[in-house]
Amino acid sequence: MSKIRISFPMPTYSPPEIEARWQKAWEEADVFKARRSADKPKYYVLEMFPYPSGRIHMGHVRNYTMGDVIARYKLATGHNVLHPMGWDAFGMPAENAAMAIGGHPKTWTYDNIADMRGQMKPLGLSIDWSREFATCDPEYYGQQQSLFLDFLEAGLVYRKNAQVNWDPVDMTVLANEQVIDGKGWRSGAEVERRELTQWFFKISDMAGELKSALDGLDNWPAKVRLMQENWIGESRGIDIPFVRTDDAGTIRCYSTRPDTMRGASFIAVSPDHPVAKSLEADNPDLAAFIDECRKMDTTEAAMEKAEKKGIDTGVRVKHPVYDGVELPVWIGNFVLMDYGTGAVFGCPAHDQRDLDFARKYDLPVRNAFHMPGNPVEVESEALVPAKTETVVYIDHFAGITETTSQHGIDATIDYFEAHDLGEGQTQYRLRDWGLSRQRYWGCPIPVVHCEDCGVVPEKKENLPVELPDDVTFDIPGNPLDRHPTWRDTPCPSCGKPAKRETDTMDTFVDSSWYFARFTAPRADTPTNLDDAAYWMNVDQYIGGIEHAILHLLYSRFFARAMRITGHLPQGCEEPFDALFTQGMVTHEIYLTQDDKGRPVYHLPEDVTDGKLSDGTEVEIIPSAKMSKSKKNVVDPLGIIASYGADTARWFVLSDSPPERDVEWTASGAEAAYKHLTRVWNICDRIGAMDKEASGEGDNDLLRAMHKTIHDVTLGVESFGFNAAIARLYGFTATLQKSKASHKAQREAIMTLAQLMAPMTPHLAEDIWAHQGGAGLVTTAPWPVADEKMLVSDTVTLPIQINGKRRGELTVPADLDKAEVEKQALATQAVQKALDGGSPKKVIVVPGRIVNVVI
RNA sequence: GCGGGCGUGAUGGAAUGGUAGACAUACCAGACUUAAAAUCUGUUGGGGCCUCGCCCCGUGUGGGUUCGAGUCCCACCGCCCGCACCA
Repeated sequence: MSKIRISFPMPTYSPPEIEARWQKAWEEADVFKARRSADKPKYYVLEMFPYPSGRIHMGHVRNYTMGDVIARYKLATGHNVLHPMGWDAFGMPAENAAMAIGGHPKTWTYDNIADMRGQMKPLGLSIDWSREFATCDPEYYGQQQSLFLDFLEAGLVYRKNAQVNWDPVDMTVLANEQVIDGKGWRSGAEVERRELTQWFFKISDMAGELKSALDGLDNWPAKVRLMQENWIGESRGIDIPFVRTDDAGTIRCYSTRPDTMRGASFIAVSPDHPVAKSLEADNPDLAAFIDECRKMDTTEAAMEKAEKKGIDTGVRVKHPVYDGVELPVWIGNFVLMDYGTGAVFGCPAHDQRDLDFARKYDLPVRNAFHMPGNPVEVESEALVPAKTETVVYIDHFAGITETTSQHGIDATIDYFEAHDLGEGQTQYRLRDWGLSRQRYWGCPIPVVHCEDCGVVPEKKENLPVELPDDVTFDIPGNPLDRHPTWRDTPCPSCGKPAKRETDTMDTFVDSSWYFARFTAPRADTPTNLDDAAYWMNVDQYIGGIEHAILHLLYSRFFARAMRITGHLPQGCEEPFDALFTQGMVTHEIYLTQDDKGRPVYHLPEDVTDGKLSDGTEVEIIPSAKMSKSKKNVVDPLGIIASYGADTARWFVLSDSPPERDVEWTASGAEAAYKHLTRVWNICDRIGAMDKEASGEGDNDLLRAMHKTIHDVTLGVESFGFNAAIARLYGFTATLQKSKASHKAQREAIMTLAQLMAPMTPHLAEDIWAHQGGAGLVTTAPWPVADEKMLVSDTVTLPIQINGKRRGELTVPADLDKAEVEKQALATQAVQKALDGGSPKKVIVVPGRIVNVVI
């Protein structure tokens, strides 16, 4: 007999409808506007703001979703939340686009911002959009110019000569990124180094303070603190003036290992050292070598990797302690002018680089010490023991013999100071921050160059110094240089014709204080002290690990500089109380080759089961960061269109710990969607239950619920979003199978909605409304776990024998140690293993484990 | 080259020094269906044996500390991030 099935029009989970509805509801209730009030604590959560490339990508979705979870959780736990968004809008890509496709960087940038804002809004982020700004808004960069002038007055900015990459064909300055294998990316010409006068922030003056203050940043990842510490690079050493034999003064060398002075066999100076420069004119060989050095990449990585080369200058210096010993002065391509004094002494026996150099150029190798009981001379491998190891110094001038290198260094510094041969010094690796950029699309540096008055700050009432709109990018170089009506201006001091500075600021300047501007984005001063005092510091900052050093260090410097110049109140020197560095979103790469064997990449949406639509098999390359060039990108808009924002949000949080990379997979997204549908269906089922229905297992369900509240709360507070989601999966399964009463199930589904709300806010609102919850789930108070519901009466302990699990034992949770031991020893597994003997030792960790050692 | 990080089933991953593999994917099996999809249920690290119970091996490799190591220490291998003008 055939059954007749009537198909009811089952309501289904419909994200487009739900998400639009609740976004509108939030907007109408204006729930995300940051408000100040005395009755609640404040919470400032910030994600590193995006560069307006024009398209949001999954990395953005992950970053902003994490911040949103925190922001929504803090809102639910009774905080006044500040969660703003802006645009890091200056930079090279806008100029590149103008060169490549025409148009104007300004139009390109603002169009991109409009596009990206439109792409971001469907994510349902709890952002206070009323505070939005872009760093290319004159209202923003004008305030930045004002900060610059105050820094200048406070002596925090100065000018000095520094090198840039110069493309001799395009006649333009290149960024490191634009130098490919030593050649300009457009022209292909050999890049040269060129010296320009540029502006610098005196960040090195604060090196010691920036280093020591790292200790207080307890809520920063230890690895970021360590990276910053190493970057700042504090070292204790000595500045030694080596006297030239030609009576032409001294060459000062900085060394952290003066204890190896016995083994000194040469001096190496930077190609940019004054000694090198002074000899260049009369010595063609030196000039040729220095010229070759100037063609090297300016990046530190390239310098370090390059073959170590040098040339003897012919100059000799006297050894500071050994009378009659002379050392040759070489120019070394590996010596940095920016670090120390731009000159070092080489001790080949105790430094591998110096040893390689000495062997190459046949310079003497002489030990300053050897290891106790092993007095061998260095041959092909330098002897570099840890500074804490004891070594035996060879006829050391300060009279030290068998001691640690660390003590040897200190004793040598004391000896040099006592004999007036040098001065102990604490040096930092950190260099001053060069902020001048020879580009158009950046914040103009607000100074004027006057023939009579020199460098004159622009008057504050003339700010902002706005970028002119009538510029073209048909030829390389900075359009500001060839814009007479903008460039020519009266001197602010004497009024005579003068010229504006045409360099603009590094975009890192823009991002070094935007977090402070968000506290009063429309103020007619850079900040409003009252608002800054209320909202600062950023309680939780979230962004990529790639910013671990520069951006964060520059921001820490800026906060101090703004404090000094009165733009931030005291206590804001460390602007980010807590930092979280999240991982990337990755995807597999699909590759085929064209008929010439060249690689052809394919978009994920064009690949099904490892094949293209025409059946061609693709090679699958393991996951890597999503990038346009590899085509391994998934467009968030496409995902939102097919599954909804909640699915995208849920997935980017679910699969990996937030600090690690997450691989985007179609099946993972599908699973997230299925799960949300399941939750929606459970809600629907409970809604259809008889309100008076009784059931079984109410207490079990509620216990599970309280455990889930506890675990999810902990997960959200500790950035364990993936773990929190695993708990939510578990609780959903429990609820799905539950036969409990309507009352208990309704409580469970409403709590589930609340716990899911930070991650999937639209679905949560819909469930909340469906079950007749009051108001919005977004503003409902966060559920609190009942401690009484969390404790259980018994506990099951694994029993190990010699560290290997051999059984288990269930005992009352409060049973004392001795009794646990007694019961454990009585178990079959232990009895069998003991075989009539007695254990050597029994370890009982209450509530955790029993280990019997036999 | 230097600094930092990571490495666990077929896959993403879980695990305050205390039961390795939670949760999810994939696969396989079952239920429902004429069928498929959807949904639901269950199995799945490898090997072995006196096969419904137990044993051995197992967290990149090799050492070490510990009653006990994925976790701590040392060395090595591989991958990722940063290296100061990419943002």
